[in-house]
Amino acid sequence: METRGSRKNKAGLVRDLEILEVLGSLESQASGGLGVNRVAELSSRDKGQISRTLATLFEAGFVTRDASTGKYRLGFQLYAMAARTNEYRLVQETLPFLREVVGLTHETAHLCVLRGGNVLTLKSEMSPSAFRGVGWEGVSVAAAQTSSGRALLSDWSENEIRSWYREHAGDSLVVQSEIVLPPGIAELNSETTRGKLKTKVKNVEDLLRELEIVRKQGYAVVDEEFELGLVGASAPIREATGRIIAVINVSAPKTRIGQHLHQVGEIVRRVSAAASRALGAAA
Amino acid sequence: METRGSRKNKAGLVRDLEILEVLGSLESQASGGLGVNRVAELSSRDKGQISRTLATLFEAGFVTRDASTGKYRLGFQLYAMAARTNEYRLVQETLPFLREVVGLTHETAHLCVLRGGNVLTLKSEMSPSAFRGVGWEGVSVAAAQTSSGRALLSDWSENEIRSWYREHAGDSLVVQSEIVLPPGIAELNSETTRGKLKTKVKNVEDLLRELEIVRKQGYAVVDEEFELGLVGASAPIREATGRIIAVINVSAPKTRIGQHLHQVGEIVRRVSAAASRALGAAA
DNA sequence: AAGTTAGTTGCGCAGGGTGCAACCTGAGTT
DNA sequence: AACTCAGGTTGCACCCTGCGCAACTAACTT
Repeated sequence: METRGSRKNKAGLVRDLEILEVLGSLESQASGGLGVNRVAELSSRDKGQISRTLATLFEAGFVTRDASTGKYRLGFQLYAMAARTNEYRLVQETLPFLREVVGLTHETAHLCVLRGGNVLTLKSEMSPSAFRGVGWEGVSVAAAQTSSGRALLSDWSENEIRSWYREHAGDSLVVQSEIVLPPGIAELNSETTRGKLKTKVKNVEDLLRELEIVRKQGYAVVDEEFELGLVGASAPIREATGRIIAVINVSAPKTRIGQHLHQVGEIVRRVSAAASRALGAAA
Repeated sequence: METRGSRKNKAGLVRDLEILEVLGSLESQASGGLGVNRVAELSSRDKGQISRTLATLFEAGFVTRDASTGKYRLGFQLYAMAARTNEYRLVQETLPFLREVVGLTHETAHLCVLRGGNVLTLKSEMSPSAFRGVGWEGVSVAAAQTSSGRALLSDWSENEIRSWYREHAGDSLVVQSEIVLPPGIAELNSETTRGKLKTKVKNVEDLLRELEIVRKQGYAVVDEEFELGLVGASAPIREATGRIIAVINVSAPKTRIGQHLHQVGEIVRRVSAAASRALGAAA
């Protein structure tokens, strides 16, 4: 009982999956892939084993090998399989609404879901006019500190929230370091900057109070709580049974939308409601 | 040397990856997931092992478990990792061009790449007005029988083509049965219908002849070679070095675009060229 | 030619994956 | 309530296979 997870893990498989995790890391992203030795270091395993395992993953298409450098990267098979996930379908069905938000706000909009104690961004849709920014797809961040997270939690009962918070407070108060952040974001969550954030939610009671507001106004906002200079608004998308399954979020520099944050919230709320109806939820 | 691949496969890992393959299969798609016993049958392994392995994959997020039925499906972690692949970036960068094709033709357009002997569809973008069809994302089909495949092969040398054909003719002449096909497509490739197809390319020489045409006109077309009633046109996208890395394809019922197939081809060729320039290829 | 870095391969040992069977749980059935 | 049956989990002994180590190859530097 010393760590999380059941005792009956298949240790070999866990180790092998960790390799994929490493190959998806920020370092791998930045340097265009990793060599056998580097992967061995990062996962503290023997390079011989890594060599063999990567060869197997390569044959299966889960990793690719750069023709010139010989470095390994995540492979197309992951992309092919992603198209068979529920998440992919959700993205397909809500994409028109994401685009609508982009059209109305001229800011980047995101589709996010809750996975454990974190918010996973499934899809970022940018304004065509915008400077080609970095997408947040696949990135997880602490749920309680973001508008997306609060909107996702907003229909849970108090008991559910409390037990969720108890279970995930530890890992959700820091940005998951094993998950890749786009360049330029990682350092924003370093020790030095984190102190300056206007963290509003420091415990369950704070969270419950915030959620009450979210429930009332139909959307959630954050103002430099998660990242300096960044504000955002999110509203929930519900499926046929009425449960919240995702949120649409707009995040932008405070200088750009700080003034009309609640107007943006209103837009997001309206479009999310339309998306919910498209998914079969009652109006 | 009797089969492909090195002798030093990590057998355990291969077996475990096969489980993911099974969970992505058509049957799994259709029935909303598979139970432990069914997976065990399909992969001819012991159900106890499957139970343990799925539990591990579940903890890692590679599979999800349906709350009500208890069935397993592919999980969000695959989606998150897919966002870190080169394929994902390619889709992001070429998406505007795909949409342009959709706007000009009012037909569904696809972005496809060559993987082994097959054409893998990375992204399908449908006309907003179109009846919500099934996407082809993640689906692989035999390369030589499709316009996409021929366009992808069109800049290879004769020797490259010959050795490619030798290596992949076996698996590329039939639709890969282990890969999921959208409902309604699978039976189109059954024994009975396959005989009726106007298969043009039966050997390397046929292929080389076709490729010569493709190279000249700048796009490839097929007319009921791959599926009855279906015609299509494809044109290559080149990266900075000039190599073909993907194609844009339009496929539609013969009754709808059969007459203007070459006009469509011309559109696809023009937009693909623009996409190539956006990726840094010389004009 | 010697040195350095990166990746692959051979080998003996034991950790961990395997098959089997028992067990658990819930949904029907009588 | 006892019985059955299907689907899933767990305990256990055996022995496969993944492990660490080290030797080897290959390309590049000095």
